[in-house]
Amino acid sequence: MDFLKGISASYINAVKACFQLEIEQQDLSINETRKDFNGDFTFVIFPLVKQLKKSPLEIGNTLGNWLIVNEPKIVGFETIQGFLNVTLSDKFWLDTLKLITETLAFGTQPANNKKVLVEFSSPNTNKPLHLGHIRNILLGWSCSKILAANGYDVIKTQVINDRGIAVCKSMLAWQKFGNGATPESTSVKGDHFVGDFYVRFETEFKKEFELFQKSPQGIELLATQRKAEQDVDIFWKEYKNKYFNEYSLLGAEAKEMLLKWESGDEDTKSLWQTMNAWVYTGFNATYDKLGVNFDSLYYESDTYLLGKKAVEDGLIKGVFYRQDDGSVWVNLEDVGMDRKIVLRSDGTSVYMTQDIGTAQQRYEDFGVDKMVYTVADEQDYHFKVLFEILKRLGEPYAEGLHHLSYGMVDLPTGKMKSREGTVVDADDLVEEVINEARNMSSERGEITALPKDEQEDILRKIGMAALKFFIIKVQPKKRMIFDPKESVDMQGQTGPYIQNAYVRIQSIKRKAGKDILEDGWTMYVDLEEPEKALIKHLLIFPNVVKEAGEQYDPSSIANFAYNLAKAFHRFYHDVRILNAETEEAKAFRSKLSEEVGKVLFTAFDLLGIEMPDRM
RNA sequence: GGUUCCGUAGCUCAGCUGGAUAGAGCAACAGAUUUCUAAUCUGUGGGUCACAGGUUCGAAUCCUGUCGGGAUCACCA
Repeated sequence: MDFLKGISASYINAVKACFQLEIEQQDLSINETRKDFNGDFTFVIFPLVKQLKKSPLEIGNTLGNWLIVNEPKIVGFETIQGFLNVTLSDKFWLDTLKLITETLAFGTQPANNKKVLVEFSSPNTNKPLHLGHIRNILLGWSCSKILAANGYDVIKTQVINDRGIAVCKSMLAWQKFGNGATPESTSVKGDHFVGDFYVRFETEFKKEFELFQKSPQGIELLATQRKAEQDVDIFWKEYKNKYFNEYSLLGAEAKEMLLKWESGDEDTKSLWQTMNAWVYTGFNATYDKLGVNFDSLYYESDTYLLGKKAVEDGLIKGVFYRQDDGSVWVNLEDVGMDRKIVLRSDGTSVYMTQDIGTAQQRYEDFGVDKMVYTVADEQDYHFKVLFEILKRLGEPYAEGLHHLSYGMVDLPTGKMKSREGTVVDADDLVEEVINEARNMSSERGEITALPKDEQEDILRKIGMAALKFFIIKVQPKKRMIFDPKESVDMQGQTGPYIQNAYVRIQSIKRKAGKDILEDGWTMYVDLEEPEKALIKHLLIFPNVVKEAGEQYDPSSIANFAYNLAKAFHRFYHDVRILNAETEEAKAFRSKLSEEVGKVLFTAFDLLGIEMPDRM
């Protein structure tokens, strides 16, 4: 199904026939011919120059002449410097388009009988989702889709961090200041409701801490503990954690609540369940708006004790070692990492232990070949260590582990900081982009005749496309700057621009009716440049999907979709489709448009973006 | 400090398994519609691809170093 391979094969044959030289597929380079030269594809012949000791021009012309005579699909060539530009026949383009139309689910691969588990989102239950989560969720979701398109059986999952001191903080704040309020009684979305109590805790704690700083005890502490030259504010900032653990009343209460939770205290558990249920209702509403879902869920409250058995096994295998104080470690210095603790001296586990156990649990649950973790790049080192440990433990899936690492999202004003209230809330953002779509749409009036709910559905699709495309078009590993103003742009390199290409195609399909000859297009001759350009784009789609899967990189699909849409808009502008010069041209262009529409739809689906039929 | 990622136009980003004169979008300016959706198209201006070496016929792309920015280096998660 690799169309480019056919062309490459011709070249390989030519080299063999003309120069008795065997070259491999991988060491020949074929590119699309740059637009300022004649031709469709370009072979670079410099690599042959050295071996053959002939001039590039001579080699190019020899190969070109051979190709014209022996390869019917090649009808012209031109050698410029070390480049052989070949022109392909109309028949080649028509055949290519025919093959594309006949290929079921063009661009995707058949099932490969391999299972991959993709983890993404994985929020904490003490705060609502924000912009950072959105990048994570879009990447994870898109990656799942892309892997599925590459033949994998994909299981989408997340581990919900539903326990720990942070969760206890919001519980405690609700207990102390909530007066029995609920999301229902206040009409506040559940996750925001709970998040507000987390913030309330932090506010109260801050007050308490400030009072402490002014108390005799605090003054003495500052006098005795502060290092010379140290800024007073910085001293307290650094002391905050210690204060929380050793002096704070609120801190003590929160910690006590955590202990109660861990010992299974019924009242605590019941409050915890109630509040988490509120959060999940809120999260699910956000997931719905983002158009994502999960096949399985892991809760940290179930997994946080996992991994201890793995540590036992690892000790026996010699992967880990026990220190005199009883703590267990792994030494990874031989591969350039350091020593990491996997079990504390009191026998409790750390994050790493939990992750080892969870990985094993997932393998037991699903028997996967691969696992993808969508987690921000601040945890690069953690995953390097985790994967190395799992490898040493001899886990069967160890070679299939991948950390889908992505850079943080910054605002034009700098980093998002919850303390400074600059965190962009996911729900607010979604609402904002849809409102912007509404504004843009009202200026145009294209959809005003539709029923209200249909209009809303379209506006939702347009707004979400703007937001999602803006985020997903950036390579995951790159840190990105999120400018809210730009994210709602709907012109140029944006989601709505691509949707617009699709919508134009749907409009043509509606108007075309049935008077188009079904196979008339195969008789079309003398293809126009924009038509060839479209077929060229279509034909690389399967490679783009494959590559995106191998690289875990949705941004390449986003760029492809943009380029295809751009080529279509150009085509649409340059040639008449339904009013074409001939019936053959009309049939051909309709067919071509339809295929472009299908590919745009598929590409956007792989990105988790919906297409409207009108806009 | 060690490790690691990033640095391309005023701004946001492509291009990175080495190939021709480094591309888009935004912003600015000038145009295009009696005709399939103008959320479109065409054009103009805008570059020391952070810097310096190296490898190569050829480097934004690979290697080394320097500078700048981020992350990370807990018996935290």
